[in-house]
Amino acid sequence: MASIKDVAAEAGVSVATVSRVLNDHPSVSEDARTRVLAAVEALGYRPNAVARSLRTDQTRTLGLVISDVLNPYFTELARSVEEEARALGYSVIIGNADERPDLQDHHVRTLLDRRIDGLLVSPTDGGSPLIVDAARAGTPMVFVDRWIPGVDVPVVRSDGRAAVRDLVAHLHGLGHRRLAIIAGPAATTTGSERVEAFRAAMAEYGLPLPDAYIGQGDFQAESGRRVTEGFLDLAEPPEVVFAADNLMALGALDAVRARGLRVPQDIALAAFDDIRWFVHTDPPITAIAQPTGELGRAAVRALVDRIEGRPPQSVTLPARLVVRRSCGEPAHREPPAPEEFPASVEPSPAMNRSQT
Amino acid sequence: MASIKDVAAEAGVSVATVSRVLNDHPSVSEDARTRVLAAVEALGYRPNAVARSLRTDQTRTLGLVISDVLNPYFTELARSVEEEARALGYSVIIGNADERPDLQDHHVRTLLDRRIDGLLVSPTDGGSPLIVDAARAGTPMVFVDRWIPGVDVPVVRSDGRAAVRDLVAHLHGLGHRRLAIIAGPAATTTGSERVEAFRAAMAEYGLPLPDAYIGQGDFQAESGRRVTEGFLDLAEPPEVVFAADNLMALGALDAVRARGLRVPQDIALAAFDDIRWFVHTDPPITAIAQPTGELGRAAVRALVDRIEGRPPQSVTLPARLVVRRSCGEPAHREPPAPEEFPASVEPSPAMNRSQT
DNA sequence: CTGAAAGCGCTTACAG
DNA sequence: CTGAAAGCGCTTACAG
Repeated sequence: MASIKDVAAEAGVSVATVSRVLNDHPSVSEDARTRVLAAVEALGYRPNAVARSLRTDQTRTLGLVISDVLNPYFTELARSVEEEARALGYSVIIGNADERPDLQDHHVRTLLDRRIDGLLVSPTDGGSPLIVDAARAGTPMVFVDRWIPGVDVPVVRSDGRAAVRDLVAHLHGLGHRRLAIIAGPAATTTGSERVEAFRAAMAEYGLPLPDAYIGQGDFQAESGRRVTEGFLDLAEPPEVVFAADNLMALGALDAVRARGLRVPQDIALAAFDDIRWFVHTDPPITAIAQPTGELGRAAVRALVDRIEGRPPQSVTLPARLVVRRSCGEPAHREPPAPEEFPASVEPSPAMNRSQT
Repeated sequence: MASIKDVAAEAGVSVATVSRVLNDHPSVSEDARTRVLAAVEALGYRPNAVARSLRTDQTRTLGLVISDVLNPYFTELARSVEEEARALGYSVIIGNADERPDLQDHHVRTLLDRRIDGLLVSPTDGGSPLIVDAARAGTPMVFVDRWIPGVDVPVVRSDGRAAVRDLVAHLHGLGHRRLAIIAGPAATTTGSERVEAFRAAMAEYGLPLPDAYIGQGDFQAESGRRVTEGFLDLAEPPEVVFAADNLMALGALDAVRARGLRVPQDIALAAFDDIRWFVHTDPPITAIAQPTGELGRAAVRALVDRIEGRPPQSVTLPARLVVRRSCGEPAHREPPAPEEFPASVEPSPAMNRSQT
């Protein structure tokens, strides 16, 4: 592959001049510029980004470590992150932790070794020392969706409390009293926050939340299935199962179906995180939708601000309830989806108490 | 951040010795090794991968350019690629083309600039000159899923012909005669192959395939919706719509639902590519499943073979039909999913003519 | 076994 | 405006 030396030779100038032309340095004669550009063209020259990075100490690359690429929520997040990063002149390298702290650390380490300019992370657990150390050591970092408390790192996330309260109100209004939740790992912020929001809302409506109705999942489908089976085996099974993410809702659906039961007649179902397929499942699933695309973009902006020396900002965006039929609501026509939300459904106005 | 010089100073040896210890070079005294390792530990030293790459001319990184990350098929492919690459000591950088040739080229260029060791690509179109040139110039490359004809690059893909024939047999057996297809872009191999396989199977069963029953989609949901609306507007609408990928099937479902029609009573639906949610849609959707994970792994193995100087091999794996209820088949119990396939359904034995 | 030195492909003060 | 030179952080023949 042609190097800058080859271009210099071809153009009859020094490598310094070639470099200047390539970097749009003002002090280059028109003549030199033309010859360099011609040489670049002739040789099909492309600057070696590795060499440039070594010299400039910047890679124009962001690392994104997410907990599970197969989760459509994170896939969409990753996509919006890449989009915004590209718009700002950065590439992104994605590391998929698969909800495993060891894999997460592997990716963080690899990314750090590659000297990425900044790191976007949605931690699988509550306190990877590697991540905490990197942040303390000055690696530009921003948490998205999930975060680690006690570290001075901006957080870009969505607040689901109002939406969870709306959900409980909706369920209560439909006459449901025994509500259960499939929680995410307590070590993750989203895992514990969603249970807490649910517990608070239940209390508000004077509904009990016995321990037996709090199942411990890990955000993966299989755990949703297992926990749901446990619920169904109870002497007094819940009337509603609320899954703290869409994959556990999938598992719950599997479990309900395996027993030959029906949603919502036999048991109602709701999920945190909305996905396009929820409109076409049997029945369409009531869910809490996050402004995923906006979260990804805001996270990139915060990180790039930090990298480029501007003060980064934490951002919290509201999630909102999207009512469908899986809890017993009658079917209704749905308007087309606004771009931001994956599902093509609006909540009834009264339900949507979300605000910034 | 500590550099190799700092480690050398701390350990009281030369940087050459530090490098040898780090690279497990045999000729290092036990004493030197211990001191270097202690220094590495003390300083929290991590080798700079950028510098190492510049020097060794290898990045231990693979590029993967896929047509659409939001398509669960590609998400799963990406995941298996990363997994196998990691097992072989490589990282992977994913570029999402979003079915846009210009974006695809952007990512290919960026990846090449970063001097990745090899490129895995599923081309959005039939002949990006950039990709063809890179292959000719000697960049180790392997095509996955889709490929560009006329270039000497190994192809790892799945052959859906037998499965498509099984599908047509299934539909014919259910009494359907007017079958339509939502095709992918003719410029992609999967786009044209699936139509051709469908056309051939239809001919085998003596069924006509009028032009009006071949809708042109682009593998995205919106095109599935649009084409399906066209079908429904026909004086004689088809009895079955076969979508050439899962996203267009989603769009088709949207269109059918918007008209207040039902699947399969009013119109039957089948899809190429199987996803987990197809088990829970209303109704469960008959689909053709690819061995996605195995494709990703085989592609990585082929690419790494090529990179490391071994002869790479093209691989073709069979897809298989998974019968559900969206075409009129009666419901039936389904066994749990084998790991390789996302959907938890086996085809009836008679249907599955796939072989290697 | 060990170190001095060259060199990977760039960028950027510095001097002219 | 231009070029010679230093240097980013490594690896690796070469000599000892």
